[in-house]
Amino acid sequence: MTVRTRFAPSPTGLLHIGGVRTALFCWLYARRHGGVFILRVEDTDRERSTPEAVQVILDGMRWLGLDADEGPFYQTQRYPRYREVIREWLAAGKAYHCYCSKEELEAMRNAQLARKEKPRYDGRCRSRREPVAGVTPVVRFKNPLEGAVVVADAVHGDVVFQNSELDDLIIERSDGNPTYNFCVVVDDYDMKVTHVIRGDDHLNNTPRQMNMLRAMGVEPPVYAHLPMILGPDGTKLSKRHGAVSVLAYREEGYLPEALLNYLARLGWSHGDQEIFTLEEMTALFDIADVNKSASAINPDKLAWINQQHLMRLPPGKVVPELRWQLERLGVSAASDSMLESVVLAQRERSKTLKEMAEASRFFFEPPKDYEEKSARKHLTAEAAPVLEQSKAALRALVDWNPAPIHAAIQAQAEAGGLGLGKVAQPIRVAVSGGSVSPPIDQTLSILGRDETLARLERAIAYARR
RNA sequence: GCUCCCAUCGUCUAGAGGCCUAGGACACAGCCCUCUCAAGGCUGGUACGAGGGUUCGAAUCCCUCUGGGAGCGCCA
Repeated sequence: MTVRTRFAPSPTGLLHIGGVRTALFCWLYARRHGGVFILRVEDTDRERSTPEAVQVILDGMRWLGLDADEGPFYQTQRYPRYREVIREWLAAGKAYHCYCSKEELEAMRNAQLARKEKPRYDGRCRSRREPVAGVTPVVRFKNPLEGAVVVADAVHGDVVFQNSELDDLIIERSDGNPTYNFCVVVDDYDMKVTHVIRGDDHLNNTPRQMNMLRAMGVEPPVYAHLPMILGPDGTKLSKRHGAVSVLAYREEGYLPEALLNYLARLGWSHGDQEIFTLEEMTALFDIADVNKSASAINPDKLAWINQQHLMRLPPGKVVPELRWQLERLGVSAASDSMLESVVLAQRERSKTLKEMAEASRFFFEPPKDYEEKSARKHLTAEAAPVLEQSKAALRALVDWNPAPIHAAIQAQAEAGGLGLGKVAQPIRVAVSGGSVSPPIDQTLSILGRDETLARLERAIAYARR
């Protein structure tokens, strides 16, 4: 039997990190077993679902490379099917009309709470024969009254629920629309889902869904309930920390590979390994290695993983993202080959592509002004002759490459009886505007001879002013 | 309130009764390397929530407590 998993977000908010981790595990599991990954949009809440939110989900999934084999399916387009099942259940006595008013339900709930009981519907309409005039009923599922449901969860093990704890849930509202738990059941059934991998918060819904699946005449799929992801402070994800659209991570300069790697390591592990390519994760992923406890996001570690990927990926792979970041800074991009050199020079000193772009501006446009502290220290009257001589030596170079550039600067230092830093730092400030850049030979090599000489000229004038 | 889930360094985790005076990673501190910043290398501190069992032996199994979380909607 081929494995079929599904990711079923509801487009009522943002596709955030928690959702992405769920999607990733579904995707990995399907890929690992040569199965099918389904995307299903659960938009039955017509009040809160928006087309924009749907688009964010689609864009996010695309950016991450979590491609679906089937879908996206939309629940709102499946209403005829849901009605059909409800009619069948009504006819078969698996469901019934309930005419209780909201006030009546409210009173029931309050009474139960007062008795320190769990609030739940008492099934009083189960035996009602006649419609109540003037009331449009809802439809409720007849949950078994006795016995227990065992959820054989792939991460938690067996979890037992007594049917006496469950009640007859509403499957069709009085406005005729089906409800979430019911739609999920019909969809998972129709789409032949074999593995339901979703957040922990659904564990309590599972026995109801299993009862309904059995009412449809099938044995439920395998369930795997993933632990929650928390904010850095260990509390629930909120807008203030982490609960932002995945696309915000792109803007912050994270690679999809890195974000996915980081998310996979939240709740899943493979020995001591920290860095995984997507291929490695696909080959190694197993639900048996998923742990049960919630975990907090650690932005520092995400940044570290991002840099590890920046350093390992072929530079050509990161060029498009760097170009995108530079464009966001209003810097018009250069050739791919130059950008590749920039990636190579900058990647071990950049946690994110955003940082890399900011630190690389000077390669594409002269510094507007020198960083004050650096200029005061390195663009001094004493430095002027050093810059002057360096400029002459560089102008005379036949081969404009890191090795000869390095040799020329080294020679300047020795001739003046100076440390390399006394020569390199003024040059660095002259070309980059600040005191931090990749090694000076690499920097000048990328910048090009003409641009280097022009910037030295300007800096010499500044030092002598 | 009721039901269910969870519990190893600050954080992410390894650990399926002896390999654990608890390993790795991020972060932090120090040192090395060094033209800046990094990257890299080395060193260091910090954890099995508490109490009871079971066992020759428990981070690992059982119970209780404590602490955290989820669900209990004509939301998903």
